[in-house]
Amino acid sequence: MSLRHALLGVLSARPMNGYSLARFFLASQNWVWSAPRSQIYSALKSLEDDGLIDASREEGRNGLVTKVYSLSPAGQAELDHWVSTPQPPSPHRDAFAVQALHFDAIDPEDAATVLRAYLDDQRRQLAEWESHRDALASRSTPLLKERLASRPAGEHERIATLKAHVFEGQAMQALARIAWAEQALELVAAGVSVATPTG
Amino acid sequence: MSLRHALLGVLSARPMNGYSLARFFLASQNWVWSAPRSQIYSALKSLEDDGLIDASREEGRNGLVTKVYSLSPAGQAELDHWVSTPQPPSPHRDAFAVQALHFDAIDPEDAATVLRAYLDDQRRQLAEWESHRDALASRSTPLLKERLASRPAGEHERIATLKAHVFEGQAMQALARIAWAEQALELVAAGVSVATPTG
DNA sequence: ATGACCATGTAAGCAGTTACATGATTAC
DNA sequence: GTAATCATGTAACTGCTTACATGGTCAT
Repeated sequence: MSLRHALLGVLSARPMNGYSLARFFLASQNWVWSAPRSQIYSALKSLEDDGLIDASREEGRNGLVTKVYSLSPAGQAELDHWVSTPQPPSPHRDAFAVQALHFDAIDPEDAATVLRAYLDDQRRQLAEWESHRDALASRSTPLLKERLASRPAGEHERIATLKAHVFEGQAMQALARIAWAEQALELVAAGVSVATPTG
Repeated sequence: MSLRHALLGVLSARPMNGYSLARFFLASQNWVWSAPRSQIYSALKSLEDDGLIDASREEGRNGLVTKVYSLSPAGQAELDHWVSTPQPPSPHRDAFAVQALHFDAIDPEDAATVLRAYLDDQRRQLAEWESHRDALASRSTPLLKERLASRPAGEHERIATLKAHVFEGQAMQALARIAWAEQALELVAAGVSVATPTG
């Protein structure tokens, strides 16, 4: 159900077409929810059917006609209500942990290779999250600028701080995973008989 | 695709029926992958069709007939291969972060309520993961005992250490989320006009 | 004219959720 | 007898993935 609310959330900053929305959700981006374009378009249709967003055909900067969606009052109410309601914890699924649970059963060098690939991924993610955090803190992202434009100046600092802190949280989790993987690299190497020197 | 490998992983310790396997995957358990029973049963059927596990009708301790699955050589090979292969990072989806991104737009007391519920969940999870970590480190879980029984004694310490470390990693991530949520609680309260003293 | 990007979708299939159906055993 | 646990499934549905289809604009 969260894709719907994530879409409402982006639209609460400004009206947007499906393609632009999809950029926020493209896999391997520095965003907290990912989804392919096909899913965005059908979710938008269903949100429109439910009256949570309104569609209007407008021309983009090229005279090209696109479908622009904006949050309806009902959509804003639904978003606010959802954000204000504690959600039950979502089921836990950590594919990498499943893999790691069996590192004892394979060649330690293979385990090290898997761990190093994981470390690369996590370090890349960390960099993206830190950079997004900094961009929000300095209010330099286009979406945040548009959002702040409709809020009193006195609230700007608080809003930017809270939003930046969400990505600080993502970064903190990435740091925990990185620290863990570094320890794991030492552990998988620990029990290995030393290779015969070949060079 | 990971449920299949998670099932192969559990079966690599010992043969088991679907109901027992499902206990490892029940939501809100201290396990790294969750799935409902219905999904376990159909996944087992498909694994059997693919020749990765073998089924045999055996009688349980009550003379009651159950279907016991065991890992086939092909299943063991598939598991080892999957564990040894770096997987592409799975798409990121953090529903709570979507919620947190909009804490600036709602009543700070509602945001605090949501954060406290999250903190409760994470602290409960942390306790479960720490206890599972300790149980593995002291080799007191039934499954680990059976697993160690088929491995040379000299490897026992390394195996237990590596498995315990996976849950240490889960605990580290929970700690990061808890630390983040505690900071967030301070931040949401920060910009609030002080309530009139009422007691 | 070729490739990159803008823009909107459909279709098929797999993964995951929720509810239902059935029946035996064990503990109180 | 009644509730909890053991045990195996089916059915309907929603969410997510992957591939395909179409056509316009912009820069080289």
